[in-house]
Amino acid sequence: MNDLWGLHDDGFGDVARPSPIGPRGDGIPEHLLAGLNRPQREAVEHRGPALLIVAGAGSGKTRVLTHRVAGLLATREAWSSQILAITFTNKAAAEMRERVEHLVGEEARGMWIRTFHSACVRILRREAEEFGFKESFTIYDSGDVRALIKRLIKQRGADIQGLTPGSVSARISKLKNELHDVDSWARTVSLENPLDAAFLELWRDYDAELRRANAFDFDDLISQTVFLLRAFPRVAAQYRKRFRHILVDEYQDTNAAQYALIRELTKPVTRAELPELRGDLPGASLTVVGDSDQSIYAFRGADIRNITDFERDFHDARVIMLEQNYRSTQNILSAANAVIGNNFDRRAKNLWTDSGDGAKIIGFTGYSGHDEAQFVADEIVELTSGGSMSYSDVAVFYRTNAQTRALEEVLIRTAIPYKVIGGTKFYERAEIKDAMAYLITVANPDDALSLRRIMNVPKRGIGPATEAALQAHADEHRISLRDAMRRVDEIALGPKVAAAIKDLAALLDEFSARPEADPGEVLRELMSRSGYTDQLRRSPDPQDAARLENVEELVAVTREFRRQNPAATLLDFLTETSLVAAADELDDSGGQVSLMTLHTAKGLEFDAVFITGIEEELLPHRMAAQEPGGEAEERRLFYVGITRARQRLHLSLAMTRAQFGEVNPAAPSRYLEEIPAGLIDWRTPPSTMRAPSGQRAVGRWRDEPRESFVTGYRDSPKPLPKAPKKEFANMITEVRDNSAMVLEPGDRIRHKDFGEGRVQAVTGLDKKRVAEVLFDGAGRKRLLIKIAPIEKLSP
DNA sequence: AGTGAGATAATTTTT
DNA sequence: TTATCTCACT
Repeated sequence: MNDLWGLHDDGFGDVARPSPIGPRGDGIPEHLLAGLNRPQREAVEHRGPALLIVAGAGSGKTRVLTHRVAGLLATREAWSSQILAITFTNKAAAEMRERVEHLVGEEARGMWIRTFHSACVRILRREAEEFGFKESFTIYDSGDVRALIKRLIKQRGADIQGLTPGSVSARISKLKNELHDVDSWARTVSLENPLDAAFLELWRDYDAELRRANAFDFDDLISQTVFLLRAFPRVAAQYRKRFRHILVDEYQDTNAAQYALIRELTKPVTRAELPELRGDLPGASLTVVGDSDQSIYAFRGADIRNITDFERDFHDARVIMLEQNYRSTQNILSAANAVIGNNFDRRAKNLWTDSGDGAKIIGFTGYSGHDEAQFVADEIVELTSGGSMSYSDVAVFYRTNAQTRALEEVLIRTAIPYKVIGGTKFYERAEIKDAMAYLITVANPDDALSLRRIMNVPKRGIGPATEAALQAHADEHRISLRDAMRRVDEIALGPKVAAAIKDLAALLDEFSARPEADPGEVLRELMSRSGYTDQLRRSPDPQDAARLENVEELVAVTREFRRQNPAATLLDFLTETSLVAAADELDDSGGQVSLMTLHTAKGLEFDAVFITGIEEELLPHRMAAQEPGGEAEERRLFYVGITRARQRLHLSLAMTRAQFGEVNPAAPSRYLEEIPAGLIDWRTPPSTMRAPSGQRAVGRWRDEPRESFVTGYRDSPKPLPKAPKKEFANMITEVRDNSAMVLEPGDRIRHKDFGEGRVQAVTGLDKKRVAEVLFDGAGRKRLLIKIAPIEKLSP
């Protein structure tokens, strides 16, 4: 049913069936058209080679897309196996499949609804042998890539030239997204430049390492698929013949490689390529949905021209605009329109709704990020206390992951359940990477990176020197590192080390020989027989107990995977886990507030939205503001955030922002001024705020000339009070445990920040006891008694 | 080979 | 602030 794991049949078989009759959109059953507005209906009904649906935020594009697909199936214009729908996240794919199934039932089986990356993995696995890879290839995530490049840089001593893992991997990624390969790029660049020359060497090494490890990086998945289709016309023809309808969501975020992939797949098929055809076949019908105002992935190579030039690129293209918004109130839309209107160079578009103005946008300026977080928490309590809104209807957005700290602190203290979407992901934890590395090594014995990771984890006495000896042996005999381990007798090593190596190799080989085994069982056995779990269990470090739990959690995840996909292999599991996106983690059922970056927020919607940290240097981010087009992209990011809100929108900022321990002044974002003043109800507007020292807040507001203000600030750099207070606060948080404190309604207490107040009510049990306190100065707050910085005053 | 103290570098967004 | 790296010591 729910195909999150996407393991549907490959069904190349039914391509041979006679093609259904089409193309005729007018036979679409009425229930698929009912309730659609005019342009939406047109978008569902239109038939032709190319269709661009310009879908403003909240304009019902998912609905249009699903109904369009359902229409194709219901009228028998297409078999499900002839449809390829591409989304950006697995969650979006699963949702789309579910909705189409809901509309047409069983008919939906066999459709390819997947992300670019997972569709490409599918193709690459099937055709791997064709061009010199093994079907068992594994996928390197950005952490793996970094680690690998770091080693290569060190090996070559290239670090002295200022090449860092970050810069090299970013550059390789960018070039791959532009469909360059090492050789083609080498021809275009002058090697006079020593930096380019060094980079080229590294890239060559890197690709060689990947190939040797039978692995692809994220960017390879797309570009290699394109190369494959170009190099093997017969293979390409099979896919072109199969997919008669291709639909692409979030088209504005496609990069050059993804564009090329679409192009390849939509080319006509001739009998010359595929003799069994009765006649030539026109290219697949292409439908793309997108909104150039929501293009926020330029840093990842997304090219806005893909959507702006669509009509020129694809012949006979039809363009349909969806502008009526069904999500947000008019106030929210007006703010969004005003902000995005400052981006020149865009097709004019105006979102509107007929559902009324709604509440005003609420603005807040805090003294610090902490203060701002407190505002967020207070508002969430307010919104959810009436019972009209639940925690899962609320989301908090921020530009950088680092901003979560203050928010989490306050939310915990206020006992508001929350979930951070993305950020430090489960799969990025060291112990999870270790466990995954064991699995990868089993599935893909050539993967030296994973093997190196686990070689001495847990400690087996295989140190760097031994590893180097193994590697040297492997290089000398042109065998893999794994083979070198098997042939450890050929190397002069101590008997203890040699035995450890042999044991490990034997353990891994045992499971490599059973690729069809239950992944959950494999993992459990690997963890216990390798000594990994024992090592954690015996450790006195309390953190290791948590790590052990995480490993057990992974085993449970693996088991669940197998339960849902009984035929799934270890390789299937690894593929799926390497392609999970942040948004996939969202669990609608949980009663939790969602915290996420503005990037992750795209495609989602919530009743109430908080956008935090709307400050210069943060939004626009200082790094992005430098890049060409960066300022406009950051504005789009803000726009995306605003348009996620259905009912309530909160915009907040702080006058000081702490980053790596240091407190810095912050100025209101330039984008804030772009929202008409009448739309925002400022609790505390930026202009009236004073710095804690009594000095005027940093930055400018409205009429104030920016230049003079900034200069003015520089002239009197006044350090903010911090040092002693901070130390104190830290000590307190570590030692504090108020669980013994008994509070009852009517008690007087004193809070570190809020001053004195009277307890109104106490709810919850044990560690989760929450006191509702009416403070004399700070109003009503909810506090988690166990950890709140409070003391009870004698009555 | 393994450990730990102390230095030091890094933080934009992500499939 | 945190994660990672280096180097000296066991």
